[in-house]
Amino acid sequence: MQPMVTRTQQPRSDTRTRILDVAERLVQSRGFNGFSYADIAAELGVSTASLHYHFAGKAELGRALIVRYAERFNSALADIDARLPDARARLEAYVSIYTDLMHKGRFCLCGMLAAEYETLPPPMRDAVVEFFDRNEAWLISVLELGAEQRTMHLTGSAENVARMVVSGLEGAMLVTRPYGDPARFKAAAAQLLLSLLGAVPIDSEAQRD
Amino acid sequence: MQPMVTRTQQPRSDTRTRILDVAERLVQSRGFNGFSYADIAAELGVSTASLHYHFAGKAELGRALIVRYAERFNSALADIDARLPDARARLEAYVSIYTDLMHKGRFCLCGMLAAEYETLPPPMRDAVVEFFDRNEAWLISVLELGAEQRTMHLTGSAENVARMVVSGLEGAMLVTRPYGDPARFKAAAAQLLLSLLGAVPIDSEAQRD
DNA sequence: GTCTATAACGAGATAGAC
DNA sequence: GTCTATCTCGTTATAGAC
Repeated sequence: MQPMVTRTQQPRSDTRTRILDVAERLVQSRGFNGFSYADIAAELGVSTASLHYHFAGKAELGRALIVRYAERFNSALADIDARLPDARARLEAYVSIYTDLMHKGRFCLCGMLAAEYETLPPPMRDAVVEFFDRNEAWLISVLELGAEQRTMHLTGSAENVARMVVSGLEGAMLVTRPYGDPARFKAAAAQLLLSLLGAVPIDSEAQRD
Repeated sequence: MQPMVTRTQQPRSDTRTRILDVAERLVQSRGFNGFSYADIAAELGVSTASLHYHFAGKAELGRALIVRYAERFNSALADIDARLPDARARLEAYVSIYTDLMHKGRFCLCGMLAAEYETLPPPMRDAVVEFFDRNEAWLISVLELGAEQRTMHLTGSAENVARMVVSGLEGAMLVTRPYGDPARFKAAAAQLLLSLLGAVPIDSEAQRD
């Protein structure tokens, strides 16, 4: 109910946003069933009742988490498309999204939720599937572009390779967790791209730097 | 403290075994943080106090689950080695272990626990790492054999390819869950082997049947 | 070995004051 | 918006009878 402002949206780093930030990190590291409202409240120095004001229940909070995460992810993909014309560069940028997560000791939010899928409140389930569908669709477009540009040598249909990219990255993150070593993930990601796409062509070395 | 018996071990399907069976299925489908002693007790028609007689606490039960699972897994691997001399056949048999799980609507026990790793009681953690180490070691031996037999064309070091096999399969299981479609997993597994190992050589078609 | 009873705690959630 | 207080329920665990 504030007077009209020219600002587009989002009232900056308000409580709601800080709740989402903490909750996101907790889901990524401990899973949706591995944290409680009390954990968030303690970290923010507020009461759990206050959390219920912003999010009616844990299910609503969970759904909001996925929606925001997917929005950011999609923005990142759009940004990649805008910045990088080369399909291989796009794919490498995609992989680095995951690499960055690993370095923060986190896990893909939706990868974690996929593991817990059976126990998720219904409102959260659809949002998880949507996330993976979107990832797959984007990857297919990149792979098809790469095949067209002749910088990628797909070892199967774009759809199958796309799914394998997602599976390989999510799986590498999963298996890397117990070892706590991001280098392990990076090696796995490199092996994945090498296997699925073939070696980079000699004449495409013409890159910046 | 029973009198000596000539039976090797294991007193058949006793209560302890039935507890493990139910708990295993629950962890695979709902995660270690997604079920309680009450769930097991209800399904077996016993009290939770009875469960505590067999397993002091949830942590001990969890550890016993992994140990038994790993034993079975290792037995299956030894069985594969004994039955199949061909490296590629061994790898296909390995993949079918995972495929069978998917068809039962389950997940790799240790894959699930890897996701929940941060919240696992310490006694369980080492056992999870051990499981993955063993998988990797077995796969390396198979891949090296395949390279020797010239039926596999590795796209990287045996170690990297082995890790990618584990990651790819675990990840494919993970991403398949929300879709509830085992066919999706099978396609992913086929794509993975094709990419990592290259097409099967013409002259190795000489197989039984 | 299994039970009933209960303790002790933590979870999600709500009412109502401020 | 945030608080305190409280409720209800589920979870792990234990004591002690049978």
